Amino acid sequence: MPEISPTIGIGELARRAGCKPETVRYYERIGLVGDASRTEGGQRRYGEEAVRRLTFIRHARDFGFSVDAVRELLAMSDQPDMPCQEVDAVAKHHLEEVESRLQRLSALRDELRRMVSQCAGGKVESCRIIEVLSDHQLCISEAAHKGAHDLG
Amino acid sequence: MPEISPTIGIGELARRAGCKPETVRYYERIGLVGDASRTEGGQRRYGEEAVRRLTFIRHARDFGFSVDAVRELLAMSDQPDMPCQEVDAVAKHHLEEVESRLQRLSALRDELRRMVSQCAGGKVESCRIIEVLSDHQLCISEAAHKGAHDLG
DNA sequence: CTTGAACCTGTAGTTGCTACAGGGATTATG
DNA sequence: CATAATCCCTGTAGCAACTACAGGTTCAAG
Repeated sequence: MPEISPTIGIGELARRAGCKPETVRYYERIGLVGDASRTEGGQRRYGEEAVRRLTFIRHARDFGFSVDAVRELLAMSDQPDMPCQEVDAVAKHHLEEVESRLQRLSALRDELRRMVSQCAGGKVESCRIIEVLSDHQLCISEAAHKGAHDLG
Repeated sequence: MPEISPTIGIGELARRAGCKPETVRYYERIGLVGDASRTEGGQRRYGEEAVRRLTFIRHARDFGFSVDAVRELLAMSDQPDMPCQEVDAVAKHHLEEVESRLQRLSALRDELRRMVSQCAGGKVESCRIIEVLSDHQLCISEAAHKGAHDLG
């Protein structure tokens, strides 16, 4: 598979992968993508392979993988003969994190909903939102709404 | 209500509000909390009001409000006679953000689950995780798993 | 050959803290 | 009163993961 000579500039690469030129240069600086070939004038030129790699990176980032995790995934995908247990492990670990974030976030949503529904347009003085946020006993994701008003 | 003279140090204040002294000094620097009174030796001393304010800030932050949003909330709570429409608006806006984050996150979770379940221990070559992340068509939260391999 | 868009490097800013280094203040104990 | 153990001070630099300039160069089209 003869890689045709790199012809697209950093702007188009970025556009096709869904990010900005600055981001590409940043990824180059931190070594997520290799150094691009350059024109005589010193401008970067890329081929399709770069588009694929950058797209991979952007998707992984959109999926919430950290740059370090992406680095691992890239290293693994560069070795196609490796069994994919490690890939799986990275994804599983990430899945766990996502699930715990989801739990906390939905607890937060419930609390915010209750706040909003209880703020019926009175004065700030008696605003439940302010009150809840001021509450000393409040502890997010547990006991957030049980026995809130039996103190003081 | 006579505010008794400020007696606690920054460490205890931080502990009681659930953060670190550095964070308190940071909040002072960015103007979220006012300048504390000082001992002759120059150490900060706080009273109960500071504990309440800092607790409020910490809770709001834990709830995911940005520092700017907290600033708004504080400004509003400092004016108890104001109708709480604006407080409500800030909370509602935040609720919307949380709900959209939740949606994206749960789409992500579904995708990760599918990834993980489809990676049955083959080689990286044929790993669905890598494949999905490389997929040009992939668009998070829609069409994430249809028609993946038709690009040269 | 000229224009204008795209590109270059390097540095600094963003958010919300956290972690030092290298001192001084306060407090508890002997 | 001396001393040790904490606490606290300022100032700076670091973290993630970019983003946004400034001030200059190159490229592609007309």
